[in-house]
Amino acid sequence: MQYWLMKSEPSEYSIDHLKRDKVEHWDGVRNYQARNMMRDQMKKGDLAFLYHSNCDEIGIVGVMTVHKESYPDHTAFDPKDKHYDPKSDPDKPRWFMVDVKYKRKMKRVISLQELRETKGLEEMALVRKGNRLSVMPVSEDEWNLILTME
DNA sequence: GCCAACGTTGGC
DNA sequence: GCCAACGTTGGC
Repeated sequence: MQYWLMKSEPSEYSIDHLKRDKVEHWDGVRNYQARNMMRDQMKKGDLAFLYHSNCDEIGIVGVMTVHKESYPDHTAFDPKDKHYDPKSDPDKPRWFMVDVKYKRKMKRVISLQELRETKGLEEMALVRKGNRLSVMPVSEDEWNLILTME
């Protein structure tokens, strides 16, 4: 069982969208490191925080589960899609996605600032300088610590 | 294989 | 809107 953190811009897809949809495919990841983690390491039943980036209330907003393990991201094949990638061939897909399922909203937003200031989270990729990964692992200790901050 | 130019992410 | 910090691309 592993733990993750996945970013989304709430104007694109927020925790409330996921609450409404229950299950959604996590398309649009176009970064190799993030792809590798989704494709190779994410297992059904893993837990993930949803993080809102690029918005007024930046931080962790909810918990979701990995509902379906990785499969090709079909949005890469669609020329009309925002995340179209002509180099991804349906016979040899370059990009992958998982399905995530809504679990719950946090009782409150755990802000990036708090995460930065909390002892024990210094090693998290999220708070390290220059980090731009949209999918990243969270250790069990970090996961449990963050849950106590609610 | 190097590296400059360019594009993107994401906090502020 | 700005810009630092990356990642990617492509000429050489």
